[in-house]
Amino acid sequence: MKDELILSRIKKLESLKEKGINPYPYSFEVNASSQQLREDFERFSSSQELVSIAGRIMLMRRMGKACFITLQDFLGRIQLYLRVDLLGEEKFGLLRFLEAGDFIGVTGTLFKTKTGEITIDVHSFSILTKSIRPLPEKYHGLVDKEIRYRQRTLDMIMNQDVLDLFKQRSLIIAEIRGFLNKKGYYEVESPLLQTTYGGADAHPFTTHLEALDQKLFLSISPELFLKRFLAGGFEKIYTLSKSFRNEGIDRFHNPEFTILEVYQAYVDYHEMRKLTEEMVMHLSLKIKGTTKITYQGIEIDLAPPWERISLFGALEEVTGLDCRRASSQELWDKIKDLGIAEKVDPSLPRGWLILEIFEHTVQPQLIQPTFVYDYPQETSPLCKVHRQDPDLIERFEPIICGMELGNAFSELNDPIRQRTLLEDQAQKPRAGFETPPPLDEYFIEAIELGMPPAGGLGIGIDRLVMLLTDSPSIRDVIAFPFMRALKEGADVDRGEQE
RNA sequence: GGGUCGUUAGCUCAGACAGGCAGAGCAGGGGACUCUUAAUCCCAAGGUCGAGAGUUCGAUUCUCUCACGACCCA
Repeated sequence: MKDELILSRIKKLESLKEKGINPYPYSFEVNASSQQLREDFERFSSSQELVSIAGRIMLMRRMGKACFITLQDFLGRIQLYLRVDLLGEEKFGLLRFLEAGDFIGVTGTLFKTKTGEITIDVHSFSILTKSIRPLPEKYHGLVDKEIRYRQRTLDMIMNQDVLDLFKQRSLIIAEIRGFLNKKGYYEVESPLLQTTYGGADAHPFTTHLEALDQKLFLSISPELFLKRFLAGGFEKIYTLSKSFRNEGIDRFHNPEFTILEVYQAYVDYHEMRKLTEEMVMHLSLKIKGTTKITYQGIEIDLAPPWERISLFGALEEVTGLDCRRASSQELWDKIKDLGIAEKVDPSLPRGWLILEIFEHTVQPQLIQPTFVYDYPQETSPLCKVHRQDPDLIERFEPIICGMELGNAFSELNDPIRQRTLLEDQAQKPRAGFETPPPLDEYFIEAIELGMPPAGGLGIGIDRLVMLLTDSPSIRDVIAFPFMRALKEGADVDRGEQE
C-alpha cells in the first residue's frame, strides 16, 4: 500500500537522524547546472576541477560497492557515479537510506563512462531533502491526465516537458512586459474585487465582503479601470491581470484566466492592429526563434502583415448569406442549419446572432493569423461607431488556428452615448444573466470628465501561450487549472491523523 | 447538455466479448553484484478491482444507477 511506502521512507528518515544527519539542511553551494556540465564537458573533464551540483534523484542503480544515480535539476539530468573506494564505507552506506525523489548535492569531477555517458565521479555528497512520498513508475512515468492536472507538482517532476512549458510561459510573460515597457507603456493594476462589474459580456462570480457585509464581484475584465487611467492622464498603459468568468469550461476556457489589456491615447484600432502583429511576432522570435510555428500539426506564419478581412464580407463569402441585409428569420434559419439553435439565446439582438453564425462558419476556417474587422454595433457598448458606417463599430479580433486570441476597439469616449448604451444594456439583461450589471458610475464619470481618443487591445494570454507552445488545451498552459472538487479528497491523502 | 471511452497494487498495464480463490513489470522490503543507464539475478510482501443496486449457487467480469475523468459534438 501507499502508506507502507511512506512508512518505509519515514523509517529511513529516522535512521538518518539517528546517525546525526540532518535530512533537511539549510543550504548547499551549487556551482554548475546539469546543462553546463553537458555543454562544457571538455573543459570540466580536462581540468578535473571540482563541480558541485544539486538536484533530485530520479533513478538509482545500485551494484554492491558502487552506484549510479540519475540526478535531475531544473535544466535536465546528469548521471552520478558513487563508489565505496572514493567515499568510504560510512558515507557510501548512507545510500541505503536514499531513493528516487530525494534531493542531494554532490561534488566531484567530470568523466565519461565507457558507454560514453557524461558522469560525475562523486567525491562527496550531502542529503538535501528526504522525500517521504513515492514517485510514479520510472519508465512510463505519470500518464493519467487527471492526476497530472490535479497534482501538477508530480507532473512537473516526472515530465520535464511540463517544466519546460511553464518556463516558456514565464518567458513569454516576461517578454510581453519587456516589449511594452520598452515602447513606453506603463504597467498598471486594477482591482479584482469590485462592487459592480463590466468591460465584457460575461457572467461574474460573486463573493461577499465581511467587513461591510456587502456583495462583491470578481473582475470579468480590467477595461473600465484602464480607461479611468486614461481619463486621469496616462497615455500608454497595460495590465496583465486575472479575469474571472462564471461560464463554461472547455479546452479554450478556464473559469479564471490571464488577460493582457493595452490602451493608448490618441490612436485608433489600426494602431492596435500593428501593435498586435508586432508583439506576437516579437514573442515568437524570442521564444521560438522564428515566426513560422506549428500548432497541432498546422504550419502558421506569424510574420506581419496578417490577413485582414471584414466580418460581413467573410460571412457572405463562406455562407452565401448577406448577414447585413438578412432578416432575423433568415439568420435563425442559418442558425438552425448549423444545428446550434438550442444553444443560442432567443433574446439575443441580431448582431449577436451574426456573431454566432460567424463563430460556427468563418472562424474555424481562419487558420493563418487574420484580423476580422468591423462588427455590428450592438456587439459592444464600449466601442466607437465606425467612421464610415454608422451601423458598425471599429472593432477587430485577431484569429489564429480558428482560435479567438483577443479583441480591440477604437474606444468609445462620447460620454452621452456611453451612458445611453450602458443604461440600455442594464435594462435588458441577456437570458441566463439573472442580474443586469449595475452601472459603473465611476467609470461614466471618468468618461464625462473626458477620456482622450484611444485604442484598446485585449489578448488572452493563456491562448497565446497555447499557440506558442503547441498545447491543445488551456489546461496544459495553466499550472493549476480548475478541477472539480473531489468528494472525499481521496487522491491527496494527507495523513489526517497526524 | 449529448455521444464515445476510461476508472484493477504507489505508478504503468493485463484479466472481461467465455461469470468460478486477483495477474505482471516498475517502485518499496530482504539478499548477490565496483562502468550501470528502464541495470541484472534470487526471495518474500503488497488489492474494498471507482461507489451503490440488480441478475446468479457464485460478479472485478453481465445489467442498471451514480461519481470522477479524457476525447468529440452542440
